[in-house]
Amino acid sequence: MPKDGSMSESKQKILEAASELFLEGGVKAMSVRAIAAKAGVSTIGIYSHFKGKQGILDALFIEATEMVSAAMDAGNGAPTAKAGMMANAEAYLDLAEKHYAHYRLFFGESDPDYTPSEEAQELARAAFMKLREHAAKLHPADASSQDIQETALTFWALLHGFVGLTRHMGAPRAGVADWRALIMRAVEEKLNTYLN
Amino acid sequence: MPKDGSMSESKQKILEAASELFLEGGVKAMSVRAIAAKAGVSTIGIYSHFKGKQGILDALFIEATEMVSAAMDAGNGAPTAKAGMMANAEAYLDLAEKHYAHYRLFFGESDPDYTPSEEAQELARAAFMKLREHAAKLHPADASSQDIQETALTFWALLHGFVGLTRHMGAPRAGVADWRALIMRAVEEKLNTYLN
DNA sequence: CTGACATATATAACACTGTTATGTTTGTCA
DNA sequence: TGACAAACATAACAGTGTTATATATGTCAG
Repeated sequence: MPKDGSMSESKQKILEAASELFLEGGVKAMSVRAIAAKAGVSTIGIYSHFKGKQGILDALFIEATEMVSAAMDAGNGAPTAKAGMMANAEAYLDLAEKHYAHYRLFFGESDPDYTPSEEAQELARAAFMKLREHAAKLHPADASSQDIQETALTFWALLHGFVGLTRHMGAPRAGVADWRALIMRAVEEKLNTYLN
Repeated sequence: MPKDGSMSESKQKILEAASELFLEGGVKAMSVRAIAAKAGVSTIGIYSHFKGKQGILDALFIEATEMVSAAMDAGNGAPTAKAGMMANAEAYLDLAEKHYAHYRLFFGESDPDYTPSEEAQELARAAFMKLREHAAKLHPADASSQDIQETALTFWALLHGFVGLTRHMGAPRAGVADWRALIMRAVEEKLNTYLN
């Protein structure tokens, strides 16, 4: 949520309304008329303050990016590299679960017409860099940049892939008692391959 | 593509037009007016033959499902279980690359308003079952159903996660020389954990 | 204080979307 | 041939994001 001091009252109201609608109903629930009505302003405010719908989506994308970034900070200060990354995984899965609309927006799965701004993209890259720093701790000090990157990408792929599958109608519903346990097992197993 | 004998000329023209537009520009390029114009009919045909836009998306979803299913058949007849699943992975990645719009539709990433029909969902489940049969070959004959399912899900999660990352603006562009090689290494490494 | 300019705002209109309504044409069958 | 169903063309509808037009408010220099 934005701070009061850096934003006019209208702008803030608009963004709050958009965030609430998004959280409740995803991008479908967030027409400019719905946002304006909920904020108690007319639609023109969305154009003057945010340059239109894309600007609203950018603001939400940045929120999503901050959430992902915070998840990548969850492992900070952990006693071991493995414990750090396990904490990152839990935080990431929590994020996906509690803020799925934001998660989907981050992965370009929300609105076929939305392309993140350059600023937004820069923040997404910074979030990946955080993950990469954690991954580096799994490797010896002289490990190649490529190896570290590959580790970070594989970790992320595993998490992201599972998040998608938990909601896919092709994946079995009845046979998976505990998705979280399954995912954490797979992640831990993967991390163990770096410790041997 | 549908067979001539089971479909009227109009219905076929409409579906061909839709497929072409979808392939070129994804769901955004596929308004009912664009489909009708390309097919040389009026929009009403989409309602009488397909019950509307959702019916078009269902037909395309079924195409996507058939593609995924075919990818899961790629490993049939391979000399080892590992070779079979490696072939499945290559076919799956080929599918995602060559038919990305179909792939996204299959994973619910195309159109926030689209929900697959029950028939379409059933086909998606059948595709997963094929993958599961390949995964079973990695395990001893007395392996539990749960273990086999977990293996299939992890394999799929890894592939799906990587497909998503290759297109994510947060993932490094310049640092990954060869995504395919990276993914296949990660998949092979995962498969190797079942062979020890 | 006033005028020029920028920003914010309300409302209407526009162009596009998927869908429904209305009427006509064509095909099937007793 | 008439009744009915399916297919079809076109117009109208209700919703979408956006732009156009006019008005109100805020800022700043002279």
